[in-house]
Amino acid sequence: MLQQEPTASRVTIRDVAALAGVSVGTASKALNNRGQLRAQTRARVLAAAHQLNFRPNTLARGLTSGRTYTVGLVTTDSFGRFSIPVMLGVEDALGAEQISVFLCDTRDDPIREQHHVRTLLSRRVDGIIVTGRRIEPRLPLETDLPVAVVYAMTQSAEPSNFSVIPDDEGGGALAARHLLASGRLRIGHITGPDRFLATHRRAKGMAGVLDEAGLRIAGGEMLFGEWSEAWGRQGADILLRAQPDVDAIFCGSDQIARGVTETLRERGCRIPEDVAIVGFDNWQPMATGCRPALTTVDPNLHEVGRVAAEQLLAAINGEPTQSGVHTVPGWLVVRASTGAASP
Amino acid sequence: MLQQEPTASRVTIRDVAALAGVSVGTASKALNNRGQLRAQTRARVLAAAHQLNFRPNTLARGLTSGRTYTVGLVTTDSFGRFSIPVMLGVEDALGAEQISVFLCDTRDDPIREQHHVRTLLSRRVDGIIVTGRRIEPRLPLETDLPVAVVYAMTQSAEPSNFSVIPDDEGGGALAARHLLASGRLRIGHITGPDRFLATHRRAKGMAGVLDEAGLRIAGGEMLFGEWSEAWGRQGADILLRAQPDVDAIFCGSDQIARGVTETLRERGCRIPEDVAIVGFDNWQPMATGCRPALTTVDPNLHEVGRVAAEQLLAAINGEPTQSGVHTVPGWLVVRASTGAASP
DNA sequence: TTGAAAGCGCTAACAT
DNA sequence: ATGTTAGCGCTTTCAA
Repeated sequence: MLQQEPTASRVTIRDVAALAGVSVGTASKALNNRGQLRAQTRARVLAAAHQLNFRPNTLARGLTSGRTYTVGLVTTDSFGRFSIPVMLGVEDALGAEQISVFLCDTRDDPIREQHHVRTLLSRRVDGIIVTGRRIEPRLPLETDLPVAVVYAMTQSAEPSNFSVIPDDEGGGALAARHLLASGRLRIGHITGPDRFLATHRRAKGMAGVLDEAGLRIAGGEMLFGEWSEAWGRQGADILLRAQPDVDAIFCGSDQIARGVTETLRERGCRIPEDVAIVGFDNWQPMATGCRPALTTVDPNLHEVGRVAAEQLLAAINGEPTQSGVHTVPGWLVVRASTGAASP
Repeated sequence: MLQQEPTASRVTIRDVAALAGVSVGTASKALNNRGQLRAQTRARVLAAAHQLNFRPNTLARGLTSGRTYTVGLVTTDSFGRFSIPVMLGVEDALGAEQISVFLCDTRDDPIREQHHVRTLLSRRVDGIIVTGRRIEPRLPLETDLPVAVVYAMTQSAEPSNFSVIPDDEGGGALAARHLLASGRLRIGHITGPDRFLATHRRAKGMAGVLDEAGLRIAGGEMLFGEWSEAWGRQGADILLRAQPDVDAIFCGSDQIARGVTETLRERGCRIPEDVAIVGFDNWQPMATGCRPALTTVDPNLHEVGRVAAEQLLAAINGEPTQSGVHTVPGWLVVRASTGAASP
């Protein structure tokens, strides 16, 4: 057993001051590098603090300063696949500022959300980040909240709020351009449900590129379905029937792409020789488990979280606050399903 | 716009007391349901608080009470696939007690971990939960910490600490018994790396059941490899070569099972008619995307988190504190890959 | 039944 | 350069 001060955390600045033989005020200045102190005094205080294993009580500090250096992260996604990269981005941006994050999972329940927000206010967080798993506009938190609020991977229906979402349209365009660049001319689209905003934006991005190139969608229409492998398999059947000579398929998600791939392989299509496939999400286990490994659009969710957090920090620091919806561009991860060397 | 007190959160108990025409002390008693007050006075205070949209400052409260009703959640898993269900379980248990959770992601870096622990101590958390993605014993947090600490989905190398991990051995046994019960006699095992504790425990659970039944492992030996689909495919090839008449395969993870399934299908094996498959993890998208849907062991990580949090609460409340490693039993999710009706 | 006062740990303005 | 004091928002004796 190491010799340590057992009640380490109950040590107060008074103990430190006493040990150093100075007043509490002096100790405070020494510890915070403020005021005019003799270097020797400062050193004595620091030594005492170290010896006692002193940890300043952040609560007490927050009481006076009015700032707590905490923010609340309210997620409707139960820390799912989409909110996690966002959270990591948030943590990156906030960690550098010594800000701690309160986790609040609403499980999509407005009552729980309300409750969490109240709790966060009681804890005097400096700001709140709201995250979700869809980009559909959502009701904002109560208005007139006495703290800064930003939305990430979801958007507030209130335009004066600041929201950050991935650039789905741009992602769709990236995918389409990549397929064109690799010489494909009969490109189909198998994607998620009609009712999702993301679905339409991705489709729109793709359609814009095809239009510019003077091409029409393979199979005659975009195929809307579900975010599942099963739909991917089924969609591929439909598309192959409508246009057997299709030479590329842009899929609305990696899961769909996975299903599409399976059906193609079973039908004897070679990927990417006969048909190239692009997915969306860059969901690692899905994309790399695929045979061949899947080229896919990475929506850069980490950056979505980072940008949101940066904006929150700006607001907290009283800088002029932006509003509206900010989109973060994604990038294309090229793998074997479009002909690159398999990584 | 709703008429609301704009500076809602800056309202202090003094404002409430003033509006109600009582002293601060009286207001405090009324708000906390303590002391002897006339019902009417109490009501007046509550009304004032409501009117002003008063939110008690938890920091100030914590200063006096010594408790903050916060705990730190230190994860080495970057909120990954394994720590998330654990976190949800933790949240369930703590949320009921009005405890808020600080999220700390260490990214497997001891320096970051150290830093986070210091910060948590400064914030005077009531306790700390350490989570991970492997059950391998790990170095405990510094000893002599002035707060309660429990480990979940990871275990402390220090036996006097309290750790909660899933029952991998029991899970392996569940899988094997299920296969035996459905009449399989030539059962193989394709699993993860040799160096993982979980790998060996799962294998041991299976081996125990086979022994009892007087059976030997199909293919002559358990096949250790990686936690990937690619290994699953490869492992299936190896196993089929060693024992072509294998009639069941227990896989160390759902990803492996997925790869195994693909190879079997390509080789013309029918699942489950010719070969039954059981996975491990119950990773929904993997298990249900599989064809046929995968029977798998659910390690009940949610419960792992819940139990850890309950124990932490007990320790915080000064109840006698347990030590040692606690295992949480999993359960079998039966799907089509072992012959049940596909869900 | 209510009010006044002290104190939680720390910071900051003022005094020495 | 250092000490003293007041106060952050709240709870909790102790008096009245």
